[in-house]
Amino acid sequence: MSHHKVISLETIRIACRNCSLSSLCLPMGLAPDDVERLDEIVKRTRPLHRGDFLFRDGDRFRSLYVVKTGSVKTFAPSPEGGEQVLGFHLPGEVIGLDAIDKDIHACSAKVLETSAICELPFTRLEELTATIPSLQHQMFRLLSKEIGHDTDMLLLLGKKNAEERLAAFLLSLSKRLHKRGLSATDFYLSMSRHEIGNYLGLAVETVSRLFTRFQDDGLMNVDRKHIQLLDVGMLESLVGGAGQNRRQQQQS
Amino acid sequence: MSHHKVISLETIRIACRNCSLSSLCLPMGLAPDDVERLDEIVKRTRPLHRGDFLFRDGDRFRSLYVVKTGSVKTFAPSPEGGEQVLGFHLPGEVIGLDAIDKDIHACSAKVLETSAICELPFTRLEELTATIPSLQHQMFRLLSKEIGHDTDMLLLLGKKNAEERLAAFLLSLSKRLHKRGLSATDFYLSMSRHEIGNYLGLAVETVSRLFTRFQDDGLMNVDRKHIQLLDVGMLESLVGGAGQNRRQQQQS
DNA sequence: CGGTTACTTGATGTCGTTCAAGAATCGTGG
DNA sequence: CCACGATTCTTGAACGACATCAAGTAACCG
Repeated sequence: MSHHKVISLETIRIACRNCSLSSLCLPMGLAPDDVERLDEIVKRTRPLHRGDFLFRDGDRFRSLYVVKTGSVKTFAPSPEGGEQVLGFHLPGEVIGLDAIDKDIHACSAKVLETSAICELPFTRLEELTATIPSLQHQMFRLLSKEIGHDTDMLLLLGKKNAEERLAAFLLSLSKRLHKRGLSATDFYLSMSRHEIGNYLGLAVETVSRLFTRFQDDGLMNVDRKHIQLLDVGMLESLVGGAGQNRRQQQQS
Repeated sequence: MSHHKVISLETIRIACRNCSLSSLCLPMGLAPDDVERLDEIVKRTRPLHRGDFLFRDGDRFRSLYVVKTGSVKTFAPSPEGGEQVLGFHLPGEVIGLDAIDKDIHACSAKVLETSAICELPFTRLEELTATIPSLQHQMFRLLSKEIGHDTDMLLLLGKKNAEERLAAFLLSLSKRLHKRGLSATDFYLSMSRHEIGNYLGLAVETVSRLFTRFQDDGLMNVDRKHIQLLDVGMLESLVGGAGQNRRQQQQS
């Protein structure tokens, strides 16, 4: 799909002075003045704090949100009053894409720590994408990428055991933080063990036990919310299903 | 997002004489001549047969595919050689959206029974969406809807037990078939028990046992691949987590 | 500080997997 | 058309990974 050669999108990340729209700023991108136009519709919100909601499930869909700094979790109500944590969103990541279809949010977004969030009014964004083909393409890619992530999670929940899930989770955080110029091996968890477990389809106790086990095995250091990955290679091989017996399911 | 009032999209489904593009033909939609233009880029492929591939993981992404009749499964290779079934695709449903991002297919699509499939060359589609705002909006919705489905699956795999998963699966098939004018209570499964299990994160044996149990409980009749739902209401309440003890996970 | 919430750790239970074997179905060629 | 082997499906029995239950400890917050 490299038929929109017009632009270099790293540009946009730089151009977007006040807001890191790097999600829309993929490898190839936008002409400088288009960047300007995109930048114009971005609303900067004052810093939000732990517990604040970006939106709640049932709310009318108006905007996409881009995490600038901090972190946000999204979660959906499950039938009997529980919650399913759908994701943790780090700087540069976009929230709200799932609501475009029904024009209503099906999940809630809650700020995990003091965070800066940009708001992108969707109707205005759509007007822009209609005018700028390469931006349209970036939007398609963005939505598609989200589907890809979900697919990865399906594989995780469908086929991996507790150990593999937690290892994958840690490596995912690591990679995403690193992409934003932060340390890949030394970071703080802004979410509780409970939330991690919920996200990974595990009980809190299991998460806790695994953390201590990983530490005992010299894979990482855990001190409260402070994480240090010591053996990334080993964690990766854990995820890869190097763990002896996994359910082998080929069919037809 | 109802700012593109131009069109009625049920129109398109009718207008698309040879191909059921109802996925792009949502409640509100396209002007008749736009429909014509969309129709022009659709390639009709000769009927495909059980075992044929639409694409394989690693293939270059060129087109989206729309199931006209029959059914298709998509599946991704999991690290150690197993597969994760990602979805079963019935008439009217679109395949390949996850490949837009990387321009490479990350999963394979295999035909489950003799099927008619339409091909939509993506670059040509993108040219159209750039010109027709309402079509662009439909595309955004389509991608967003896919994310919503995945989200539902995450909740299923993360929080539901075997019984709830199978019930949800049956009801999902039922609803989707019904939407296409087929019976909601009497249908044939084009996929094997193994594939169902893989999709739902369960062992074949568990699926088999549940089918017999559901039948014993008078919820349905199962005869080989032939399914008759007898008590849809009861199945729905099963899914809803009416099943006694579910993992309650609220946090923070 | 004192109370609440988050986290850890151990003991026990259970749902679903795994192992094993038989039955039904399908496909294929004589 | 029937026989044969190969799948697919079903059913039973045993095991195991993770959940649940139950305390106890440590951090957080007003």
